[in-house]
Amino acid sequence: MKPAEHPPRVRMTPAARRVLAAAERLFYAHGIHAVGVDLIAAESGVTKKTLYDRFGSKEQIVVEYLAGRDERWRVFLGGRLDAVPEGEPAARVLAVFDASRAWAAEQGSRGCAMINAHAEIGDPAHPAYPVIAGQKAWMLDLFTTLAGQVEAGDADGVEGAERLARALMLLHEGALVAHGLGVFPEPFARAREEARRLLTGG
Amino acid sequence: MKPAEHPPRVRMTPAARRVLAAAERLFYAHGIHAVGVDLIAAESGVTKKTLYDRFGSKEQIVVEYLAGRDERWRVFLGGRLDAVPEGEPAARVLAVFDASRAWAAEQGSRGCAMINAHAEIGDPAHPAYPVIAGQKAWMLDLFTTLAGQVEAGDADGVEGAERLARALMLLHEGALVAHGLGVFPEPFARAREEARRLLTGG
DNA sequence: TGCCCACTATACAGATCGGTATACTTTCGT
DNA sequence: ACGAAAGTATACCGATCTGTATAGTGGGCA
Repeated sequence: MKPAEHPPRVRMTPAARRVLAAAERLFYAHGIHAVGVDLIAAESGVTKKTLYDRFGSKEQIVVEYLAGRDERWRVFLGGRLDAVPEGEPAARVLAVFDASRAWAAEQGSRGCAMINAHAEIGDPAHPAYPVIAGQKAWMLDLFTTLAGQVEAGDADGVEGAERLARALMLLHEGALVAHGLGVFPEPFARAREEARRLLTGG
Repeated sequence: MKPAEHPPRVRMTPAARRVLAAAERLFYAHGIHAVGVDLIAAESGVTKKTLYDRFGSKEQIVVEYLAGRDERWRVFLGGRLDAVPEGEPAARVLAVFDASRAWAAEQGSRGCAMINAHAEIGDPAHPAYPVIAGQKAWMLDLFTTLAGQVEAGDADGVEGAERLARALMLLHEGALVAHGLGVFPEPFARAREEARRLLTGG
């Protein structure tokens, strides 16, 4: 469960930081294809020359956008998990849903950036694809680890833990899209409650 | 629970049908922003003049694409539900998940077109937005109706039915994205199993 | 016959796309 | 004092974007 670092493909000069900050805001708000490099350059107060000197291509900006968001989320979630005692894995599972609710509340209502990016990109050969798939795999791994601790010593063993982990994953992803689409209010609270039932009932 | 018709904004001539068929295939495979009208015209063997004579704008093609897909899904699901006796609401709930699995299997692995479109569009003022939100609201209504029949006569009553419906919705949406992202195999089967537990255990 | 309709063919408009080129300035470490 | 790094300003490239204009073809119908 390492912090998912990646080689520093980009020299993060002050201008590059402004470019990335503007790109993150614009990409998340309007989508990746809908935002051009000219707009990113204008919004960040940087010339296109500088932008391309730092990032080389728009694709690379997209990769940095998603990788940065991924890492911020892992740090955010890690902090929330560390606040729960290690001996209470069930409480840590619930803390994941609480963290998602808090994260979503401060990020706005455009949903999960990875899901959105995946919808736009599609092509598995795109350099941003591993970042997207990586975060989801990491989340499933996290649920699997926690579920293994919850079910430790139970009769059903590993199969039960994997089943529980996937059920938690479904609830969590479902809450992400329900939040983005505004299907019903407080989806993370609902998902958390269903997760609690899974944990106590099984 | 009506079939969600909409006024015929477009005269569906043979050429228009070919345009829409090509647009559906291209939009779903590559995303909406990534596909231009020139490509749609070329792939459908129709001139841009004819395309604009029929649809007026790309936006309208997008609306027809999503509305058509929405209706096909409702018809498909309706057929599956009709195959289950009305007196067995729990079995009908499970039939929804079975239908989604079958639908996804024949549509490919690019996930839910509504979720993907929402990720690209974002702006609630877009004319396609009501179609997207409408399908999700319709699905929640469906689950709510079925949950009400399942819980009929129970002590918890309407609140319990709404809670169950939202839990089913979370599992279903979660399975949709898990399928699209390929997080783990057979997400619809997993979601169905968890739904069954919710139905029998509560 | 004459008209409407669906459609083809081609060209173009204006804007924006991702990306590059030239020339100059500022800042900073040695 | 000097050079490298990082930046600005501006102009440009070919391609593609949504959308429009002009002109013409073929069939069905009154």
